[in-house]
Amino acid sequence: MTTETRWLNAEQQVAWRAYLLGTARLMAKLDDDLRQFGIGINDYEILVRLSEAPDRRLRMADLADRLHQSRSRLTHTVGRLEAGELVRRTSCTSDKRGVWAELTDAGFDLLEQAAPTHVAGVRANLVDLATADDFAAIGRVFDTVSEHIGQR
Amino acid sequence: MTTETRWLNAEQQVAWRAYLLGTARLMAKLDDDLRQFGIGINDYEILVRLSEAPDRRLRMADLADRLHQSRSRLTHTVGRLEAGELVRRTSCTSDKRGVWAELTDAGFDLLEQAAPTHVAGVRANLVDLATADDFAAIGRVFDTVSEHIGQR
DNA sequence: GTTAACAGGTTGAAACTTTAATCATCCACT
DNA sequence: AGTGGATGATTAAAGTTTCAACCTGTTAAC
Repeated sequence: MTTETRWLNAEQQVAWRAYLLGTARLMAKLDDDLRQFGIGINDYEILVRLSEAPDRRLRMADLADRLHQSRSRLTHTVGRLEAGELVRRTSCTSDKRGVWAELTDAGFDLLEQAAPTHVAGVRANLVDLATADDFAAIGRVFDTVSEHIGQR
Repeated sequence: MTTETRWLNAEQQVAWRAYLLGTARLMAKLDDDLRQFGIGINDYEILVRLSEAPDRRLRMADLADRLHQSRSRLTHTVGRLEAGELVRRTSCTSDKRGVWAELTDAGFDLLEQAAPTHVAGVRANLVDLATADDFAAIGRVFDTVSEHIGQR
């Protein structure tokens, strides 16, 4: 017995494509806004996570998980950020395999400079374009999505 | 006079991050589902657009615009798809600068094979996880986003 | 009819990401 | 204590995307 495919109906199809295209454009725009600070949205997210962590540092694996990135990718990216003096790596004393990625003062300063621009972009191109209810719906849905798909 | 930054409030912050993480996980999952067919979600979207077009072909620039990709990226990707015999390039007769990207029969067959899996993934990991209203909200918002950001 | 500006597309190199292999340490069990 | 299997992180190589330069053909002005 074969299972019949449940295709998307017209409205779902349209919504799905709007999401794909809108997301692509939004990310490109936010990336663009950050270019003046010499970083991309991916770098930005890394700096933010570090800035919020105790002692402004996080274990590499932990950081990778929070960003849903491969460890390898994070190693490369942090390598670049380290070359730019925005992040520093120190070896973890309690687990000798481990490495801390720590935000430098320069990294923190850059983040403070970039944050207003970035937030303004998120507002102007997403948050302020949606009603509060619609934006809440987005949060709800993608929270469920994350939850459902789970860790890699 | 300096403008005060309007930060995101707690709920907005949470929703924004849910969207970022959920989108990352969703795309990774869909990509993964397609790997068994030897293509990624980006290739899939290209094949779909071609399959829907008259004569199953589109001009390169047109296709690039619909996917919000750079022409260069599309050239490279179509080159790979062409090497895999899924797409064929023919020069456009009416505008000698132009090139048609055309879906081959093999490309169409692959698409028919992959589509049920892909659609099932979109449903299972997004559409069916949301209420109809919430999913409609996503369509609405990202449609506005696209509109607002406009062409590159 | 030349010429200048522009549009479609490609190219190659540089930048970035992925994949698979590797190394070191840690943990649990005997 | 010693071994085997995980875990944390990096590396090299391969694959993909971006960026800037380029070539060809079109359009429109003179």
